[in-house]
Amino acid sequence: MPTTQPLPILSEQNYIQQLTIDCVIFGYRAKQLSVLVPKLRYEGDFWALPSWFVFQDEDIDEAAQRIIRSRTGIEENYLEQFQVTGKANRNGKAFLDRLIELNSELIGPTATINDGEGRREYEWFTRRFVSIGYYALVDMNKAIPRKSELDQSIEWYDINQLPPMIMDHNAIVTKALEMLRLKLDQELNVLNLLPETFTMKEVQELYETILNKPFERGNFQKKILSLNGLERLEKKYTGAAHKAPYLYQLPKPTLYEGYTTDCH
Amino acid sequence: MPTTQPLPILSEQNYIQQLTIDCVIFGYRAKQLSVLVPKLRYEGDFWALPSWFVFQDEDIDEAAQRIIRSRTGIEENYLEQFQVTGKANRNGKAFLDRLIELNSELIGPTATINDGEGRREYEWFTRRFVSIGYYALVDMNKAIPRKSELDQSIEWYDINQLPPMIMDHNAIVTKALEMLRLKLDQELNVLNLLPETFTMKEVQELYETILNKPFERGNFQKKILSLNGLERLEKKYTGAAHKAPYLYQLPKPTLYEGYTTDCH
DNA sequence: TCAAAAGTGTTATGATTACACCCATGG
DNA sequence: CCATGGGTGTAATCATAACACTTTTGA
Repeated sequence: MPTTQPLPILSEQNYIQQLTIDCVIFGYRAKQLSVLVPKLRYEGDFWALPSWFVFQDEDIDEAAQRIIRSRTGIEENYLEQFQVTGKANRNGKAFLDRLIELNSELIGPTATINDGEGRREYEWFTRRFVSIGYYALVDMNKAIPRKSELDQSIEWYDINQLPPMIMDHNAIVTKALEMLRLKLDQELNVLNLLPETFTMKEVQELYETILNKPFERGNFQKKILSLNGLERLEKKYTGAAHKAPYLYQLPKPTLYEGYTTDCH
Repeated sequence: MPTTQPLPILSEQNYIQQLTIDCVIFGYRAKQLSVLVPKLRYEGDFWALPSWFVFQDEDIDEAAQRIIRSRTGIEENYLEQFQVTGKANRNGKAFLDRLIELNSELIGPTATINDGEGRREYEWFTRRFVSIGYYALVDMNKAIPRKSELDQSIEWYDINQLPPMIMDHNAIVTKALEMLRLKLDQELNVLNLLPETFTMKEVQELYETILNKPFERGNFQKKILSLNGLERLEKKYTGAAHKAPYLYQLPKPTLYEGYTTDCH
């Protein structure tokens, strides 16, 4: 058993019951789109999206922000709510049964799942959960992956090589990617995946990676600039052996848009 | 007091707590877009969107379907989930305080809000609720507005002349309309607002009403037909004094799409 | 001075818009 | 046989795509 500290017992107190926030944290570097996925601290290979409950006195957007902050170390993250899943048969029973089978010490040598506190906790977790999905776009260079007390490890996984996750978490990532792609045409929010300043070539590579198709260089530049969402910095880049490209950045006020919109 | 039957007491049992489904039921007739809004059976003028909790063994989509069915009498309705609102300060306290002020008999002459059962019920309702918004598109000719046991009346209101509703329900309608408009370009789902068969002119009038702008007749026809989502019926219309228009209909399999997609 | 890649311009293509023409229908 | 409105065709306009030309940079 790899655990070194006592395993925390989750209480239903102070949380909205049967409601979770599941977060898909996207990162990008070198033509590779990744998702930050923790592995749980229990025996058996359990991967699960960063996920938590909502405090009674907390906005759901704020809860998502808190969850993402705790895993990336970044105070304010760009995020979008993208779906709610609430199938009646969506519960963690299959996962929990296997978890307990492999981790009998969880309920102690004498206590069984049928007795007292153990049973109560177990029942709380095996009820159906409604899940609100959020995705975040973070700068992989700034993010410092952090385990929660429930994690054994946490890592960036290429979007095409995700580990098998519990419940419907793989499907949630697929949906998040789909929703991310939908907005690419009209918004520049996706540039929150890049460092603060970047060249047009980097933008193009990002788009090509996410949409998995090539763009024509000249037209791409015109398209992006026509959205009027970028500031061109007059200083130039110093690389080697050719004309230096301009650097661009998202204007400050735009960076955090999306948090405070409408009445989530 | 207009009530004739005892007012029902809602119990938290069997429902997912602190989660509601709020429904915007759209109807359309004669260049007028309407929303079906019930008025509550209590003293004071309280209007509220059709809304209910989710049973423990029920999909959230199914819950929305049930709520809409109970108000329209239509078994299967076209519906879309469009947002989740979950601000921490989103509770019905202001509404409930006023409701109780005007309806003292709700808690009985002896019981007070501070005692026993009354207090427990009251606390349940004044906690914050997370609301999942759904909109439905129904054929106003088929729908038979039905009161629930909580309603004094239920009526179609022109989208531009909605009554003031409790909490953030007016804002929810605004958001629903916005989301409905977004899809108009690429999908024909909106035609679920029309009777089973319709002419192209009726389609155009519907679009013009929802988007509040005129379209050129010839181009509109080409645009809609280019979506390849309509069946042209070979029989023609009999009106008067001019060429008879074709009738169209949505093909059956398309009609109910949207219920079973993805993992809501 | 040359290769590489960046910035920008120019033409070709396709989609959308504006408009016109003809036809069915009932009075 | 005329007025009305429906179906469809054609030309003009706009947006996008394909491609080319020029410039900057370090070797």
